[in-house]
Amino acid sequence: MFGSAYTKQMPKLWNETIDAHRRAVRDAALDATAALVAEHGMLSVTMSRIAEATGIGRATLYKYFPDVEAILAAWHERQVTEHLERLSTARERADHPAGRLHAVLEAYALISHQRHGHHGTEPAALLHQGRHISQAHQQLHDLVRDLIAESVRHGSVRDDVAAGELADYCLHALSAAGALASEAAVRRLVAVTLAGLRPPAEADTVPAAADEEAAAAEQHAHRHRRHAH
Amino acid sequence: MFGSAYTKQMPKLWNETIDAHRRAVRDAALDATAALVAEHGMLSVTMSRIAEATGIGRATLYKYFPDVEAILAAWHERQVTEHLERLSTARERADHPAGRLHAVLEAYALISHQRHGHHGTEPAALLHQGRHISQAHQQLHDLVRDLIAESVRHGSVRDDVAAGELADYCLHALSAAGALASEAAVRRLVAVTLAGLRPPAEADTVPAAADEEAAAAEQHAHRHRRHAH
DNA sequence: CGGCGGTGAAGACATACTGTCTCGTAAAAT
DNA sequence: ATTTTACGAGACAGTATGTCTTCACCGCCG
Repeated sequence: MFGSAYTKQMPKLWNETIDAHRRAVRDAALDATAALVAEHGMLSVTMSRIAEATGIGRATLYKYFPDVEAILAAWHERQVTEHLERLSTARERADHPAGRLHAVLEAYALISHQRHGHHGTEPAALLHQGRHISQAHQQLHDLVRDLIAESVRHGSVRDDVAAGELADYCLHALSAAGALASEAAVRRLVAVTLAGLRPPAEADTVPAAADEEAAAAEQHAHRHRRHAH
Repeated sequence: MFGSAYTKQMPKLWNETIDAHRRAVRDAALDATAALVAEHGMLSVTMSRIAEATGIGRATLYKYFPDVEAILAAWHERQVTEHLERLSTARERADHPAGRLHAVLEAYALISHQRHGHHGTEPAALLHQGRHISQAHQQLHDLVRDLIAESVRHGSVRDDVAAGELADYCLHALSAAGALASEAAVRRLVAVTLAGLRPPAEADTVPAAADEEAAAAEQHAHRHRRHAH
């Protein structure tokens, strides 16, 4: 029956398949959480408020997420995944390695920049002990790392530092875009960051990291540890 | 009297001045908070636990801090202030501008690196809406900015980007040291970051930021907006 | 020398959040 | 049409929160 008491609270509740419904509720909860974080900060976000803002019962929310931390983590994961898609499309727009790298880094910087308007929300810090790197963030790191490795083979990026370390450097440096005022400033930041990647003059080359050390520095890399040199 | 019931719970309670006592309790609470954050993460840190870990009554803790957020903010402030002192001393160890800049940046990177072992705790994100920049962090930014401006005048750092923006770039980029494995990797990161600061080849120069725009980009700078160019 | 204000610490209380359990109800299967 | 399955909401004990009131200790002054 369509006019039941439930369809009023949650539009098109059972119309689609159950799994789709669960997904919809989950996303709604994540949206509500984002709004609450934006409004009152992270520490005051509570299961009760999220359930209320989502329009579902509090106990129901516990069927989707075990606690607030899980919700924040899921929200963060969704954010990063969206970013990842935007970066992947940005990568396709250029064809030569340097252009791809530039496009991806600029896209990332612009994302960080416009996230600033939404208030500085970097929940990476409060995930329990900052343990496991959020999976999507790992993919993001790998994306940049591979792009850098490509440019290294092409010769447009220094080869005296492991690509994984350079990816960390890029992502952190570009996160500074969140504090910047204008888009032009963001582009300057990208230029500066890219300047750090360029092959240095012979005198400035880093003491050529020993191979085992460079391998160890690839902290997250569980796979291919092929790095030229 | 000295043998009173209180002197057992809180050694040298009234021996020194009251203000010193308050300061001691405050610091003890901050230490306890740091330990709890390290142990159970940030979200599970509560006024009750802090009070218990500090060894004082819960209501007493409310006389020192209004809520958990204030405690975390105070703790973060104390941390950054300590770092600031270490950077200030590091600055004195070199005499020419480039050496000072290198020393300070490396010191900052090493601090970020060893903080990693203590677990990634970057509470800047959860301060209410991420509003006012923690004062000490502002001083840290100014320290680096002035050092960069000095090197710009000396010619060893690019002058096509405002010093304030470069300082943001440096601090964010070096925060990547927290994810690095070895000290050697940290030194490589410093080298890469410094490479981004060096005057670029003419072709790579950024489109020469318009003056008003560069001034606006100095988001926090309330004072001297003199920048050569 | 002994009572007197000042200050800090701790117990008490009403309220809100948490986590779990049980029950009602709608959709789907037989 | 009845049974099965799963979702949603209210209920309940335990805990955190924020405030108020009370108690103990210090220095002061009569």
